[in-house]
Amino acid sequence: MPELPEVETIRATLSEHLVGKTFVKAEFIYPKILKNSDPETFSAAISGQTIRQMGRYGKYLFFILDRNTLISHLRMEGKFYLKPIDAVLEKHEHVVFHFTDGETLRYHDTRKFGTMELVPRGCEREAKGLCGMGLEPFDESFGGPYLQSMAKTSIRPVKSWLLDQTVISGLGNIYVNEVLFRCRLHPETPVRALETEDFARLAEASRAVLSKAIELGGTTIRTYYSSLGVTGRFQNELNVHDKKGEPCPLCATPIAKIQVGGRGTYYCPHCQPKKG
DNA sequence: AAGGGTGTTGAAAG
DNA sequence: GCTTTCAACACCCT
Repeated sequence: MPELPEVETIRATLSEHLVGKTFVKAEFIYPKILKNSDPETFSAAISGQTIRQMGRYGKYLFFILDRNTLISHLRMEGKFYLKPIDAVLEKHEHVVFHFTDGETLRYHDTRKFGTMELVPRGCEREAKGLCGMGLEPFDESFGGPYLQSMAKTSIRPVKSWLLDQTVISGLGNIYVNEVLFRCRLHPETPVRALETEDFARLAEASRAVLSKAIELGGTTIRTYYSSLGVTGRFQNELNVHDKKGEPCPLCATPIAKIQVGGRGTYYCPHCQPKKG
C-alpha cells in the first residue's frame, strides 16, 4: 500500500506499541516473503532480540533490534497487526511474530508482494534495494540542484522519472500525480525539457506534499487502510489522483487519466500543459 | 464474465 | 547503459 508518508505513519504507530518487545520466534506461513534466508534461520536469529527502535528510509520500514535490523517492504498491500497469541490466523496473514509477553505481530499481505530481510544492524543501506537509492525529500542535501544533477540528458517522462527510487526515495503513484499538479507539469514532459526553475519547484513540491501527508497520517483510498487499522486523512487533500472526470480544483477542467509507463496517471489538461 | 486495473519493484528484454 | 515491459499475486470493478 504505502508510499513514504504511509510508511512513516506505520513506523510511528508501530514504534509506540513494539519498542521494548522481545521476539520468541517467527512463523512463516508463506516463506517467499523472506529474501536471502529461510524461515528457520531467520526465526533463530531474531529469537531473544528486543525491538529497540523503528526506522524508515524511503518506503522501507526498519525494525532495529539488538544485533540485526529487519527490513520490511510492504509493496502494494502489506500491513502489520498486533494480536493476542490465540487470535485465529486470518486469510492472508503470512508471518506471525511471537513476543515474550504473549502478543503476536501478524504480517498481512493480500498480494504477497511484500519482502522481509534481516541484515546486521547498521548495514541497512547496503541491503539490496536500498543501495543506490536516491535521496529522500527530507535529506539535507536534497533540493533543485540535486534533482537537476540526477536528470542528466534523460528523455524519460518526468512522471516515470520521479517514480524511480534511485532518483528520489519515497514518491509513489499518488504523490507523484499530486506533485506534478502542484508544479503545473504535464506527466509526459521529457526530463530533458525541464529547466532549473522546474527542478526547484519539483523539489519544493515533493517536500510540501509529503510533509502535509505525513502530518495527516497518509492517504487511505479504496479499501486500503494502514497497519493496526489506522487510517489517514490526506485523501481529502488530493487534487487529481483517482479523480478522472472530476473538475480541476483550479480551473474546473475535467481531470484526465492516461497511462504513463504502464501506470495510471491523472492530470489537468489545462493547468498542466506539455512542454518541450 | 473475462479482462483490466490496483499506494511496488526487480528481472528480462529491447 | 538506458528505457520499457512484464511478472510476482489476489481481488474488485466493469
